[in-house]
Amino acid sequence: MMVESASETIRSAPSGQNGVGSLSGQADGSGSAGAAGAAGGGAGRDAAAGADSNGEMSPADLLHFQQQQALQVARQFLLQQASGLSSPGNNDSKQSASAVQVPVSVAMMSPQMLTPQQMQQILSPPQLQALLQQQQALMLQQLQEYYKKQQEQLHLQLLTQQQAGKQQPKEALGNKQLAFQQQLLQMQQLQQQHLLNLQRQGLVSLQPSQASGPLQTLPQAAVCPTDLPQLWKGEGAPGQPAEDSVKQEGLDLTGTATTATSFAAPPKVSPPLSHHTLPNGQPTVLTPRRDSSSHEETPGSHPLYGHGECKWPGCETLCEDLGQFIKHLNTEHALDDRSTAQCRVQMQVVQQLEIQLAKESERLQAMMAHLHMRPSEPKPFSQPLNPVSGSSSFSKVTVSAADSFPDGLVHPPTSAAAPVTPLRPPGLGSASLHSGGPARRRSSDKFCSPISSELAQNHEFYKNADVRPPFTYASLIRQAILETPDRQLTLNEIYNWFTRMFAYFRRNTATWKNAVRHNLSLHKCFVRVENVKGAVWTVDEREYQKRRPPKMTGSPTLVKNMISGLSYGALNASYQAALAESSFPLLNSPGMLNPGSASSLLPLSHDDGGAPGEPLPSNGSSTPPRLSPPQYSHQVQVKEEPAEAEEDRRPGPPLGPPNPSAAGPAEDRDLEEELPGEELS
DNA sequence: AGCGGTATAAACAGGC
DNA sequence: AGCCTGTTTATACCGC
Repeated sequence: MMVESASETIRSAPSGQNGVGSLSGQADGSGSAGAAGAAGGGAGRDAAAGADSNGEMSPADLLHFQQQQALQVARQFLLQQASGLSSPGNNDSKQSASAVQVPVSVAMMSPQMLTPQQMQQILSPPQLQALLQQQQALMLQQLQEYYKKQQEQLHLQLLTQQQAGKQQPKEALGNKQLAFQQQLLQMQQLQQQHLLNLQRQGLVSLQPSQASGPLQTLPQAAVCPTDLPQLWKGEGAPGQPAEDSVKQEGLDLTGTATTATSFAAPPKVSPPLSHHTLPNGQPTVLTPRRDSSSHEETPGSHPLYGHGECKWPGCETLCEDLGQFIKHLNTEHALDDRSTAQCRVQMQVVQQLEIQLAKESERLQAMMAHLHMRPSEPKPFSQPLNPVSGSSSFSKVTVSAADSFPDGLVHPPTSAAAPVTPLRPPGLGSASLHSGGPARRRSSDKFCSPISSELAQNHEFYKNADVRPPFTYASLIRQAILETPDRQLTLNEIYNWFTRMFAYFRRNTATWKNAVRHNLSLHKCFVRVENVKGAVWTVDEREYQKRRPPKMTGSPTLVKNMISGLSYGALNASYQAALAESSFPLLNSPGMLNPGSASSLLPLSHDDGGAPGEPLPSNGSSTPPRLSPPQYSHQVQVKEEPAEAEEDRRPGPPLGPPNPSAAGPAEDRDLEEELPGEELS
């Protein structure tokens, strides 16, 4: 039963969301229940969900789902790394490396248990970033290693095959091998297609160049990383079908070969010796160049064999020695449907990781680039228009320059932390975030992250990922308005900003638009100004600031904990500094970071504050002058009719062109202009 | 438990 | 009439 609400909402909104939601929800588990339950009022929502379920997933949903999957996998992966990996025996190369890299803090958090959201809340941005970064590095590393191993295995197979060939009827082998190869080929193709699709849809924005980077190295990872299997225990890695399957033809792995660049090289490999014979380092045989140090040491030496047991996904059979293991491999994991299926799954896992990796890498690059030369972003307000002067007449309400500053784009000096920035993608949490449908808590808003910096950093992410941004509507609206040169936007422009900036808002339009309107009307901080062209919305910073303090003050401790909680030394420091600079609101709270900064911040608030008197118009903002305001005053003038006044001030241009994003300084435009309006909804 | 902030849904009104 | 824009009201969650 769709509820009445459904009428409008459903058609647009729910569909996507739910589809995804349900999926992701499962992943998280926790969230789903909440969402569903929440429905109390949200009958509509539920209904929507139902509606959705019936249908198939839209491409977008599918993508989303895949994304979620990838994230999920990544999370598990991380967990695995953090926690147990260290099992002695098998630490393949990667292990050593990876294990070491994973910070204790990470290990302690057991990612798996946390929903992305929780992770975000628990970890400070910097930490999150660091974590993600590490994760990324690990993934990359592991993938590379797996890749190598795979190659080795293939070689091994070839060798064994050669031998086997003598013993077994070639035909049989040939067939099997062919089948296997085809399978691999298909997988690879699939993988590539998938990637392409993602790219096309903008989900994965890898540029060829970038994509090539990571992907190339671990290209189509045709095969199974030993560890991965563990991730999703059930599945399997192709782990090379035992030697028996090994066939000579293997060479034509062409298909695979494509991926495995190095393949060619191997041939030279030692003769027919069966590797197995080699106790450990057999891979060594192949170990080509990059094997690098890493795994060589591993004694046992079969990617699928680690401390005495078979590492084939879902199989933990104990094998005393390599020989036994190999037998086991041949018998239990021969080339059959099951193994193939497992292999396929493994492929998927790898694929997802690759995609994610590519994506994260891209983001990282962008972020690094950005940090190194920040100039680009700040454009919009960074340079405050009119400093003090402005006070007087902006009928339109302009947010004082200062204000802009605050949330505006200032990017935290974090730059220091530059390297770190990369990921923090709220993304991780994505699944849970929107999964449940309307995510309820926009934590970050409360915590601290200055929306602007947060946005700047994860811009790409929000743009492409169907993840609900962790900000309140009010903060988003404000951001949208502040990003505009004139600090004013029409309702429609606000809508456009939302859709342009967040993939999440490309769906459920009826719902969030209603919310936007609701927020505009509800919050005193948003002032409507009549304009020639119609009406525009502006932000009354003073009002806006007014409402925030409580939060922070309320739980300064919380914030503090958050920050200090995990000792991430440097990171914290940088982050704090960043906070100090960028987020005033937060800082305002007394004890927080450093008073100094806070004070500096204050100004902002008052910009409006300036109006001690409270000219604040309209709404009864009988707002008492909250922050002692410095002297600047200027502020908003009014809400209703001020129209005229403003007009003069701002010549038509700004608004004029419906150009939503404000024509002028296209600051973020560069980011992505693509989506103009919201056709998507 | 109460309160404040926020989200969502929806009714309603005015304008185009 | 239909859509957009605004305003309001109601309800539910969440965190303090």
